[in-house]
Amino acid sequence: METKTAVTLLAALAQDTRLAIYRLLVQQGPEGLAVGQIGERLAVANATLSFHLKELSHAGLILARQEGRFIYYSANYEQMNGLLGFLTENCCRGEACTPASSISPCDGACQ
Amino acid sequence: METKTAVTLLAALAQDTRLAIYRLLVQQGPEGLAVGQIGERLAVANATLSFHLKELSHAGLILARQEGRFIYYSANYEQMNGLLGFLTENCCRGEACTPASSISPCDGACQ
DNA sequence: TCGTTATTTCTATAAATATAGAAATATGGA
DNA sequence: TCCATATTTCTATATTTATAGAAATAACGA
Repeated sequence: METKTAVTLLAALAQDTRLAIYRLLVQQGPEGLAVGQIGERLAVANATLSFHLKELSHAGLILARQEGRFIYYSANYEQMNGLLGFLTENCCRGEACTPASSISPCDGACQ
Repeated sequence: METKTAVTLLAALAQDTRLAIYRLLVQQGPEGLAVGQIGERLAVANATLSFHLKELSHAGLILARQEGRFIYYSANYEQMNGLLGFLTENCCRGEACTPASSISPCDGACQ
């Protein structure tokens, strides 16, 4: 991953409303939620929500899927995992490090 | 981790210069680097560097340690791992997910 | 087609952030 | 103490970003 991409992803997540949207979608799984549902749950105005969804979507952190009149957004687990890898890349000059045990990111392939 | 904290951490990393500083320190391991060395390596002006180090430091992403006239900064691996955990929390409503294999963040305890 | 609902774009305003020159502060050595 | 070096704070300027009302667009059902 390029630095520029990573900055875009981080900036997309570094905002209250967008982080809330993203986490809601992560928890929702691959099905995602329609724009209206997101707005209701998080109490965000239409225009504001649309603005933030575009940011997240441009960054590739969420994916859009049209179903009739509704647009469903869902988390893009791949993109997040790429970011996590980038942030911890080449840790400690390649010397052996104890892996941090508590973390096991998901790839969104729910069973 | 609170949402507010996560936003602060993400915002701290969501900037070219700061991301470069942070990654440089992650790669440097627990010893870290003095401010002057960081500035040299990344070609950043004094005032600018100081500004960004403060941001990262306030967020708790890096740690400062005085040694004589020098101040060494090093990555705070714990804080990063907390953030990674927060971002993937409660993935897919607790349904079983395939863990993403490629990621194994480090805790900074180099051997 | 027309009306209804879902979502986005337009627009303006308010607020936060990055940058670096110059001055100030701290530390250690002579 | 005085000097040299390391780092931070002060200051001003330029840029980016968040917000939401209102209007526009899109999709469906009657």
